[in-house]
Amino acid sequence: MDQRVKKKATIYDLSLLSGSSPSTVSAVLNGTWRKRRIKESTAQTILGLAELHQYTTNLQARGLRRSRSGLVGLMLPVHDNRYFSSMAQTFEGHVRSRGQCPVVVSASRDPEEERRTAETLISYSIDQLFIVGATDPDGVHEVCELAGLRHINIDLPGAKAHSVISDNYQGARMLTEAIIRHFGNDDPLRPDELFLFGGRNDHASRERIAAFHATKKALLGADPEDGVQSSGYSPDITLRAFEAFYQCRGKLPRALFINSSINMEGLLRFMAGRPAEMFSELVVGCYDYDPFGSFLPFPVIMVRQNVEAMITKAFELIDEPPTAPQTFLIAPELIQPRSALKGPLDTLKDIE
Amino acid sequence: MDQRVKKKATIYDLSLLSGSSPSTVSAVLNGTWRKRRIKESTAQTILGLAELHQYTTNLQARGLRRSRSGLVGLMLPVHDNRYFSSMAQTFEGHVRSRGQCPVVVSASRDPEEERRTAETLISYSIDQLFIVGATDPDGVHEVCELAGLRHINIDLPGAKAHSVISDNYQGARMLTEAIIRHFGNDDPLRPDELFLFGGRNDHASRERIAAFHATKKALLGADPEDGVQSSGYSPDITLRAFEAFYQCRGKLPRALFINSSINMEGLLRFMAGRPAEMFSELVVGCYDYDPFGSFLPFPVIMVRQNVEAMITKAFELIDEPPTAPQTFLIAPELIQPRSALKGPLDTLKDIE
DNA sequence: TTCGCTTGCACAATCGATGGTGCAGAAACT
DNA sequence: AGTTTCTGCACCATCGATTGTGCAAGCGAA
Repeated sequence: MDQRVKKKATIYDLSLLSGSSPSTVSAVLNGTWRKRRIKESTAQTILGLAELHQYTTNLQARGLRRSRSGLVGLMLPVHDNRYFSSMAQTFEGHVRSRGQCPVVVSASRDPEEERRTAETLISYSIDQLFIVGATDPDGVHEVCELAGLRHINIDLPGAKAHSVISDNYQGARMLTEAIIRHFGNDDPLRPDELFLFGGRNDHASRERIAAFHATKKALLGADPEDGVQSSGYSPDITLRAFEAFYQCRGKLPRALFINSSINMEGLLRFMAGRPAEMFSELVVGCYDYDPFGSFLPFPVIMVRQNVEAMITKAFELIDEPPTAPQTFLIAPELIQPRSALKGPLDTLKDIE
Repeated sequence: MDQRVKKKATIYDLSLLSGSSPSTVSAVLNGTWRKRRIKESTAQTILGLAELHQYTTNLQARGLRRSRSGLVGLMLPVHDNRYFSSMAQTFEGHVRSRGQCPVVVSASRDPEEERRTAETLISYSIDQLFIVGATDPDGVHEVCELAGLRHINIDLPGAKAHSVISDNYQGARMLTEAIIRHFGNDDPLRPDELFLFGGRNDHASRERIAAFHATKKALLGADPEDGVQSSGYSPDITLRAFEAFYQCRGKLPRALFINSSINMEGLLRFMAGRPAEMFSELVVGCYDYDPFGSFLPFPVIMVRQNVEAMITKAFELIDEPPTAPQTFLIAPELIQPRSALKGPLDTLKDIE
């Protein structure tokens, strides 16, 4: 009866089969049939046929007509990173629970690519866009605004749309303090023994660096000028920064504040091939949480940004009527070394 | 002139503005105008207007008409994992270089969810579907087949469509051998000191377990029955497996073969709160690569699956005319402890 | 019987782009 | 001059679903 690869059934097919008009079929299938005063029995007939013929709505057609698609976009800088991938995981859960379809794409921290990506998604009439860690949030905003697309910034703030970000200042303060206190009073850390690696000229880095400076000054009394080694969000640049530092001073600092797990990978690259003992006295604070990172052979104090809270807040905001752009801070959490925390995966059904 | 949030320009708008018919405008904008013998000058006029009015194609409309969308789907088990997220990263690069739009979604290793997700994507008329690590590849196949959607399995094979997977047997053989050889001849490993944790009844686990057994037998002469502790792909179940083991024997084995980085997180959870010294003699082999995992305080030998090669091969196959389903093995790579390898991110422009 | 209200549905326009077909006018050829 | 060929484009149906509107039949009340 059913041949292979037959065309998918449409409302017109069901219309013929049921003897009802396409509009009736449509109403029945999209749930608006009570409002349209369709008889219960008619609806049942059609639903039965739909089941029988495995009808599924052509969402492109619906999207075209309604000029929205049921797709909700998440634009990440990159996938390949625990912070962003847990963002994706959490986002998916939220979107699905709202009966929509998540679409996750990355834009490589390239302003041009960010705008192009937004434009593409808009061409598919996505309903909302969550912009994570964008290099140029306001550029993306422009694109969204023109298309009347609801959007919100996460992780890095923009001036023209609501933003939900980690409280970078407080987080970095906690982290710096924890690093310093880790040394105790026997052999306290000196100001010139704590360096920050990573980060660039974005809001998050600026806040973290400011907190780093302030906390060092407050707790250690001083803060040399050269305590910060910017190295972007690239493992390789960070590696080179470490190499340069090492070259220059013959050793690493006793303590490091590392701006993100991506920069932390730069440290790993520096470690590779060098003897483990070289790092046995090191104390590291990393502004990001990675379970494996937490168990390195030296103490790694980490900051976990509250992804769940950020996403939740973002969903609240994006549905609200627009008001003047505001930035909402979400408190991150300090994670002691050797901690294996639950993540978004743990809410999935455990499967043996 | 341009008001905010004005409707997007359509080919009909440009048609009026240019004095050409909508079909001419359409042809010019989608590049088929030479084939349709449109005069160069007409084309230029329209292109100019399009630029001026910031025309962008409504891809839902195009998709409806052409019954494909330009979207290419990647279905992952989960995002929050370096193996799968690097898959996503690599996939994106390939799709974009083909001028299409990547769509990455996860389906939680739930066969039901996998089919539903595929169906949703099909409703959007995606052009191709890459099915990664599916629990029920053939169930997804059924759905795709009915819709005439090109698809391919990656990481876990199906019987009804081409599959590109890691050579799990060889990888596990290499890994087991490396673990055993790591102990050298002074204090060689005994068969009852090497256990496998993780995995379930999927193709990859079965192959790895088979290779584990065979290699143990070949190199150590024997292989006790209880050497394998299945614990699915869940950190928590793996944690419980370690706890049970520890409870029962009072210690961990000297050496562990861990089936995936997700199971490895179960080991981390076991480690948390327990003294580091407990693990100082441990040697671990992990079938997955994670840069941070490679630098844990004990030797961790890892296997890196060749994501780039798998994706590349998958793209080759998916474009070919269909033949009888075949499974293609991609050789993975053994990674020595303390290795920080380059990943897909390194091909991005380094940004300071 | 007639008016008016409800019930239950059909009709048709519409979303925006595509592509097969047809046709007028110019150019080329006999 | 008459016929064929080419150019350059317009026309229109189409993809599948949605939704505002209209209207016949049925029913109760006056």
